[in-house]
Amino acid sequence: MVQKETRLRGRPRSFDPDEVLDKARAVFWNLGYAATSLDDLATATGLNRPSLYAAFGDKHALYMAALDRSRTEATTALGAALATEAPLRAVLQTIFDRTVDIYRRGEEGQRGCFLVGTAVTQAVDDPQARALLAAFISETDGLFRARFERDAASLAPGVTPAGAAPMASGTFHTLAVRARTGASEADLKAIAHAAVTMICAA
Amino acid sequence: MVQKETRLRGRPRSFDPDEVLDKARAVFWNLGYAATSLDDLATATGLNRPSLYAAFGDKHALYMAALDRSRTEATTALGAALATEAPLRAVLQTIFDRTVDIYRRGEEGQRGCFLVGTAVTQAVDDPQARALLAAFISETDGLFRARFERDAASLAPGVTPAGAAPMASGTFHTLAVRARTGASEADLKAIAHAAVTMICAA
DNA sequence: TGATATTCATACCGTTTCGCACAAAATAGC
DNA sequence: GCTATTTTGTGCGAAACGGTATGAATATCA
Repeated sequence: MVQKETRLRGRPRSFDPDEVLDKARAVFWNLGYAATSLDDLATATGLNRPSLYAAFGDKHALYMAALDRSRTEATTALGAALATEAPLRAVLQTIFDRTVDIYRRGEEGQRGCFLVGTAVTQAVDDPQARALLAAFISETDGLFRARFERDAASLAPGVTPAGAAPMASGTFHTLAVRARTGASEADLKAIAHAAVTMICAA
Repeated sequence: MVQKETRLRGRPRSFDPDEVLDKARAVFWNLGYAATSLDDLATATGLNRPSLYAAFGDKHALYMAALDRSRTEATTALGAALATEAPLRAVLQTIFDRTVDIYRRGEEGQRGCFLVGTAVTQAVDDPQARALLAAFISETDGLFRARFERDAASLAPGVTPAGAAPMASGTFHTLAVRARTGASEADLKAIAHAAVTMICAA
């Protein structure tokens, strides 16, 4: 275990918290929070419970850390993609096509989007998950809206940036729901194409 | 307990399975399948476990019965609404506005759509829930598509029935996700309006 | 080298979970 | 009135649950 910094005394950690968080997220991604047990997480991460608790706190904190990671990754990637200097139609088509590819991943079946796929069910009874998902949706809306405002001439007639932004985010949502439900690549790509067609001018 | 039909001998049931199913659905709707315990269900329905088992089989069967009820109710209502003889724009606006009102209901917070709100999380690991949700989405797509084909002249330029149908279903999905996450009536109604604007000709 | 601090491994805890067993209650049939 | 059948009410069992306690292992510090 190579430490890049002076470390405090004591036995060194045998794992990288970032890797462990990714592995835990993969289990939560398939099963959702409530159906994922500590045994599931211990098995997937190769860690015993006390190690998981020491690193993350408890099951809920681990789940929230995983949600937050997905949120950060998704908004960072979307921001970069929307900053691309290219025609809006092409930018959107690329974003949605890549999204389809990501949402169709999964060893146990297509798992869609971690946030929509699991935090939606949590939302009624778990205020932290609800707030994080709401923030994610709001950020997504905002990123789309800003790009649409910069490129308003590229929107279809009668379509405003304020109206188009949640529809673009909504395309993520329906792709996520459908992908997790087993929809084919062709069907999802057709929906992506339809969304671009309806948002952008011909 | 008034029986409308000749009944077999034995002690009569003290409950109406339809009412019990509704009460159970309300709990599942808030918590999702995995986080709902048999104690939760027994408390909500006022029945003991053996009675629940005798009537529905087991927890999963009860959940599936509740999902199927929501699916039937939703597709029946959508079919009727889409059969309305009125301009497409008005029909769609009414459907989405009513949907917003339904998705904003809930005593513990807005609970959105039972199918999207809970079956999506189940989908990876529960083939029955996944199949039911997939069927629901397919039926919704089909109903929209049929109406759009009958009214193709009312779609926005360049928008086809095949393209518009999943976008309309997708509007349900994003409304469901957002409602369950706490979005305001005004925001949801604005999204409904934007969807209609993008699907229908001016 | 011994003291101190941190992490890992093992075992354990109290509680909850789902589903079942069985006797009592309530009806219909003869 | 007795028998057969279905439902209810109570209790139960085995397993699973999230989390904790404790000693051993592994490092740094003095």
